[in-house]
Amino acid sequence: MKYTEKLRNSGLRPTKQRLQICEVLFDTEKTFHFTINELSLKIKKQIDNKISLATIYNTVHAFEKKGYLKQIPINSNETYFDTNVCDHHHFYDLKKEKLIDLENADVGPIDIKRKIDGKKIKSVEILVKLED
Amino acid sequence: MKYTEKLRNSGLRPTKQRLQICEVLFDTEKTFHFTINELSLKIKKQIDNKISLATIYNTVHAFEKKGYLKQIPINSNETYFDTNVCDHHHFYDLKKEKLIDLENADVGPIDIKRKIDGKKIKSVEILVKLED
DNA sequence: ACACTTTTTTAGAATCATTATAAACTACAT
DNA sequence: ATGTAGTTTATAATGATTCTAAAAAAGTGT
Repeated sequence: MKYTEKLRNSGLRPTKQRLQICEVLFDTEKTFHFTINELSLKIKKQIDNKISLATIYNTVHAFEKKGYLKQIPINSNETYFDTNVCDHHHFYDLKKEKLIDLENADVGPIDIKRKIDGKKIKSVEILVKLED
Repeated sequence: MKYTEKLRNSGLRPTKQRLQICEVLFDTEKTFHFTINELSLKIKKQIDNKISLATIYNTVHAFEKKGYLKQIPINSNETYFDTNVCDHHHFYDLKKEKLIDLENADVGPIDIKRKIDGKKIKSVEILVKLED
């Protein structure tokens, strides 16, 4: 199996459910954004057996911790995740409530001049809100 | 009263509760970040009478709609607000779960090269996550 | 001041995403 | 094959937020 090694190397047992969730998340042409609810529906469509909601939550969080998924900082009652874990930014269409990827080339270099003692920058994320 | 006019001009009746919440939010040396829960505690400390939680929610949302408060896009189970409504960005200390303002001078100019047809940019917000 | 309309406040209930629980199940090392 | 540590699962619990509908307050005209 394609993802068995990847999971084992991360200290995650390659269970049937995790491998199936890997397929739904990573066997795609393009990366995509999702909420747990959306992912849950996608899984129902693509997989015969049922995977419980708790497992989907657990798995998504495990993958996020391992760096296979990223949370997108946005104010919404649902948490958004991204299968694109490269450094990149987002448009957020306020009307449609839709996220759009910004390629790195779409954003000029970002210069954070201030430093905080004893802390280092883990990530820099830009959210560009769009209106009509 | 200091805030009576401001409220009336926004089409909000200057009720006792709203005026008191204005005092807590805006009668301060510095701007600050808060969750509804934190604000609720702050109000309890500073004000004699009780203001119901529903009113705090209503008022904060009304103020946000009028542009007197800003929501901070961040992944948290609680929504964060900012009394600093000038364009600016944030550090987020992952360990302490604390937001820190970045002055505009702390960040070099941001160049968003991509355009989306029929949409205009409403805001550009940067979240810089900090780790140890 | 009074009557009337509209807005606001309020306590409590409802909602809904997420997390916790604890029992059944599975992967994997020995 | 057996043991054990890690997983899955259905369900319950949690907790932030929103809804509801009745009471209170604000605004308006008289």
